[in-house]
Amino acid sequence: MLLSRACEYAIQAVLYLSEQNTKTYVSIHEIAEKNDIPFHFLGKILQTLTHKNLLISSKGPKGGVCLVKTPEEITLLDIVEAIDGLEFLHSKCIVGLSTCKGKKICALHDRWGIIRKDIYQMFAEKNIAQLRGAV
Amino acid sequence: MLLSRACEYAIQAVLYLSEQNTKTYVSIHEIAEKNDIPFHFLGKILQTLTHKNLLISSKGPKGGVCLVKTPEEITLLDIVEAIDGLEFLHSKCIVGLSTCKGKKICALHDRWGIIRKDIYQMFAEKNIAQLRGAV
DNA sequence: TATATTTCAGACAATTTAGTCCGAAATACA
DNA sequence: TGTATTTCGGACTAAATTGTCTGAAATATA
Repeated sequence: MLLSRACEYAIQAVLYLSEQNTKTYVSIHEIAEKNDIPFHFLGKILQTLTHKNLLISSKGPKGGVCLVKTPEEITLLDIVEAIDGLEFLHSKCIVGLSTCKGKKICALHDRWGIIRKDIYQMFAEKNIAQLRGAV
Repeated sequence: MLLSRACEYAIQAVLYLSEQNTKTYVSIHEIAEKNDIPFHFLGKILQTLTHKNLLISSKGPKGGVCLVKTPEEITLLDIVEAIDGLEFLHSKCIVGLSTCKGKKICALHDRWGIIRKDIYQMFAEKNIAQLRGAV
């Protein structure tokens, strides 16, 4: 798959957060349960998102996580970058040919480059509000 | 990455085979060495390709593998299908949303569908001769 | 202050992918 | 026929990803 499982979960979690009252923290337990994501695994993933300053977290009763920015301001690329990184969108040869560089690029290179750019733009242009369907 | 390591190796091996004299078997050892692929791992991969009737193999001295079809007749899709399968090109939701189906598809779905089709066609339309640069 | 709740942090287990090893079977050829 | 060479097949190890467990730290509230 294009995105790791962890990255899919991260996007689902942020999407869920964007659908809740933004004034209060939402517990990781609730997010995990409502989205059918393993609780402890999600804990780790959201920890990463807080470290990357996409979320704020609070411990204790009434604690949980909430979004730092509005759903409109968070692109899918932000989340993909935070969890998977963007290496898979770099210009490596898609079939791993060591000879594929400079003037000797392979027959797929340019075409794959266009598709790769399409994927990048898809993630960069879509924000969480759009994914939610609230435009 | 889009393709598994094994799939990349398979494509590189078939490409190398297409560049050799097609009348004789080429040893897996030679293919591995010239393409910097782990020998035993490549053995397993090419075994799969012979099972899927993309290669013929022969044991013993002067043994090895050779292509069943001409380079023009072998598409990259043939190899990808044999090694990785085509599941990753199916129409699952790219962010794993369980709600993404029927009339409630997510905001990425159609766009990703177009890209997925592009990827499919890229593999389906390019054959090994073209990848070799011999057109 | 005491307690229950929640995230944090690190160690651990399970699964998948990647890669290795070895012996058996087949084959070319002396 | 005997031997060296090569693929075949299965068991094994290594590394990455996915998922689990436990206990510490922080915090709301009684």
